[in-house]
Amino acid sequence: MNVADVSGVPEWVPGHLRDDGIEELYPPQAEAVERGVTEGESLVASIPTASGKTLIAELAMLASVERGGRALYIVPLRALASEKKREFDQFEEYGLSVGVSTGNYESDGDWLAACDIIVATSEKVDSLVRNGAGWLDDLACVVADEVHLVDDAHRGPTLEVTLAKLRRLNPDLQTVALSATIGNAGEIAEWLDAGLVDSDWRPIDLRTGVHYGQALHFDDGDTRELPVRSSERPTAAIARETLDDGGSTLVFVNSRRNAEAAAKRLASVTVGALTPEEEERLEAVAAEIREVSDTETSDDLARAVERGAAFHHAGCAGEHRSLVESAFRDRLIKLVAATPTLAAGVNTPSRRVVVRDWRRYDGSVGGMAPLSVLEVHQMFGRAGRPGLDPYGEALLLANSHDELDELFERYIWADPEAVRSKLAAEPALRTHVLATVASGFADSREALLSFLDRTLYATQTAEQGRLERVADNVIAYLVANEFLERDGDALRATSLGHTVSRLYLDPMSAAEIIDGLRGATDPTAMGLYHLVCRTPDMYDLYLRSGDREEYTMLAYEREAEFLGAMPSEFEEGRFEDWLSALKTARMLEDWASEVDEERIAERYGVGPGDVRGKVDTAEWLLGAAERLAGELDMGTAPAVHEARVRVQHGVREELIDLARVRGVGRKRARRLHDAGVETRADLREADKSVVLAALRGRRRTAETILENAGREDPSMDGVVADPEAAPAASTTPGGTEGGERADDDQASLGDF
DNA sequence: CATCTCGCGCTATAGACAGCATGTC
DNA sequence: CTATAGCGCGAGATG
Repeated sequence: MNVADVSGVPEWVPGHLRDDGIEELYPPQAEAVERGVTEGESLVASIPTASGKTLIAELAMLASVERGGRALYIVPLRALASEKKREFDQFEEYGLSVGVSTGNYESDGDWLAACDIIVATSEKVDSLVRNGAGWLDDLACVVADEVHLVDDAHRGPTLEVTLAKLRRLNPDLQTVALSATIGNAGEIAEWLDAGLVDSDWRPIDLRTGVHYGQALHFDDGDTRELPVRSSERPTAAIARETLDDGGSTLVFVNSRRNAEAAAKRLASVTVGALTPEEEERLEAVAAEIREVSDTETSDDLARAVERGAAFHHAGCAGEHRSLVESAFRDRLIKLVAATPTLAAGVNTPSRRVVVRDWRRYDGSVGGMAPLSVLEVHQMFGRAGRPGLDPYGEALLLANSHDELDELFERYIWADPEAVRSKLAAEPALRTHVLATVASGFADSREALLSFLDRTLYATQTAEQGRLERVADNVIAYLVANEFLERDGDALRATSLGHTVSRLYLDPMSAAEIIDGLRGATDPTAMGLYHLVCRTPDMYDLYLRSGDREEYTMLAYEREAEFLGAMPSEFEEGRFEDWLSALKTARMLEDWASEVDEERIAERYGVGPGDVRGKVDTAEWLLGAAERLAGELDMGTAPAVHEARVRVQHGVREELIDLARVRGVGRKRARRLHDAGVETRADLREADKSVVLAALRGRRRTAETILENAGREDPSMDGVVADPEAAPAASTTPGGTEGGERADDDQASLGDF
C-alpha cells in the first residue's frame, strides 16, 4: 500500500513519510490500515519488534487527532516514555502537541490537558484515573505498547485493569494494542473487541541458530564453521567473527556478575578492532561514565567502554545505561553484555544477538528455570539493524549434542507461549479492588464483579469462581483495615481508603505503615526506613552469606528503634524478610548519613542504580507515610518528613536547610557546613572568600549557588578563596575521603 | 620464564512502576 | 533446602 492511500490521516502525513524515505507501507502496516486502524477501529497487532509497530500506532493516533480527539500512548517503562516522546516530537511542526507523564516527570496538569498526544506509563495512567484527570473522558484513541506484559505477575494486572477502566469511561474508545508475537493474539483481540493483525513478517531477515562445537547451526539447515582459535570461548569466537564482518554483538546473560565478567573478558576481543578515532571517542564516553558515579561499577564500566565493550544491567545508574545504549547505537561500542533489561527496554538493535544463558535463577522454583520462548524471541528480535545490516543473526549456545537438539526444539522451532492474565492474585486485586471502588467504577460487590468480568482474566479463565473468591478475600482484608465499608452488598471507600488509592500505595503497605506509626511516639530515621522497607512496595536487598548473623546482631542492638514487633528468629521466612528489610534500611540510613556512594555500593554489594532506586522508592513511600500520618493526626508527621528529606538529599539533619538550595547537594552542603556556613541565611551573609574556598575555588558554581540562595550580590569578582576555610581531605562523617576528581561535588540524585 | 589449560570447590543468583511539589550540572 | 555455571585458585603442560 502506498502512503498516499492511507485514509483518515491528516493531509500532510504522506508527504512527511516520503521525506523520511517511506513510500510503501510494510505488509503488516498495510493490513492494519485495511482493518480500519485509521478509521477508529480497534486493533491488536502481534508482530515482531522493528517491523513497524510504532508507525501503526502513529497513524491511528494522528487519525484520531484529525477527527478532533486526543490520543494516549501507554508504555511499560519510563525510559520508553521519553524515547516515544522524542519520536512523536516530529509531529510538533504540524501543530500537534505531545506531552509526557511519568512518576518522575510530569508535564504540568493544565498543559497536559491541552496535548493531542500523551505518553505515559501504565501505572501513571492508572493513577491519573484514580485522581480523576478530566481529560481522560475525551480520549479517542489509546495505544497499549508491549501489551503481552499483561502476563507479568507484578505489573500486568495494572495494564489490564487500566485498559478496562479507560474503555468503560469511554465506550467509543479506539484501542490499539501492540504486542510481540505471542501464542494467543486472537484471544487478546477478542477481549478488546478488536481486529487482529498477526504476522511474522520482518523488514530484514532474521536467521536463528545454535552454536555447538566450532560451528553455527542455522534454522534453515545451514551450518557454518567458525574460524578456529585455540580454545577461545564460544561467545568470544562469535563476537570476533561478527567484528571481522563489521558488525556488533549483543550478549544476553543471566546475572549482573556474568554481564560484568563477560564485558571485561570480551573487551579483549573488541579492543583490537578499534580505529584510533573510535578509541578517542570511546575515551570521551568513558569519561562521562566516570562522571556519573564514583563507584567501582562505574569504573569497571568505563574501563570496558574504553576497549569497545560494555555491560548493561539494573545495577548501573540510568545515565550509565543511556550512555551505553547510545554509544552502541552509534556503533562505537562493539559489544554489550546485558541482563534481560535490554531486551524489554529502549531500542538497541545489533547485527548479532547471542543468548548465552537460557536458564535463570528463579526463587519461586528454588533453582534455575528456563527462559520462556517469548523472552528468548524478544532477545532474538534485537538482531538486525534496519537500514544498517543486511540481516540479523540470533544464536543460542549448546554444550552438548543433546542440548543442541533441545535448544532447537525449545526455542528455534517453538512458537511463543500464550499470554495469561495474572489478575486473580491477592496482591494485584488488593490494590485494584480498592481503586475500582474508590474511583467510582463499582459501588457494590456485584458491580465490582461485573467490572472484573470485563478483564482479560475473565475471558481466559476456565475456573469459574476463582476471581470471585479472591475478590471476597480482598474485600474482607480491605474492610478489616478500614479502607472499605460494607453495608450488605454495597461497598464504599472510607476517606482513608480514598487517600490510599490516590497515593498509589498497595493497601498492605498502607496498613503496615499505619500500624507502625500508630505505636510510635518519637520514631528514629532508622525506625522509619525499616518500616517502609517492610512494605510490599519496597524491593529489598538480598541477604547474602554471612549477612544473616550480621543483621541479626544489628537487630538486637537497635531493637528499641523498630516500629512494631520483631518476628521471632524461628519464624524462618518472616524473619528473613525482616532482616532483608533491615539491610535495606541500613543502606538508606548510610545514605542519609552522608556515607559515600562508593562505600555504600561496596558495603551492600550493589551498584549505583540500586542505591538510587532504593532511595527513590523510600522517598516516595515516606512521602506517602507523611500524608497518612497527617491525615490520621498522628503527630509523627514531622519525624517522617525529616527522615524523608534526609533520604531525598542524602544528608544528616543539620544539612537539610542547605541542601534545599539549588546547586547544593550532599557534598557541597557538607563542605559549606564545615566552613561554618550552616544555613541558607548564612549563605546570604557569609564571607565570600569562605564560600569560595568551601566550594574548592569554583567561581561559577559559587555565584550560581549564592544567587539561588537569594543573595543580592552573588558576584565572585575579585574574591580570593580563604585558605583557612578550604575543605580538608576527609570531611564526611562515617565515610572515606572525598572524590579525586576536580568537580565531583555532586552526587546527583535529582536527575531521575 | 611466561602463558595457557585443566579440574576442583565455592559462591551467588533479573527486573523497577507509583505521590507531591519544585528545581541538579 | 532446591540448581547451575562461572570464577578463582592451584597444579601441571606448553611455547
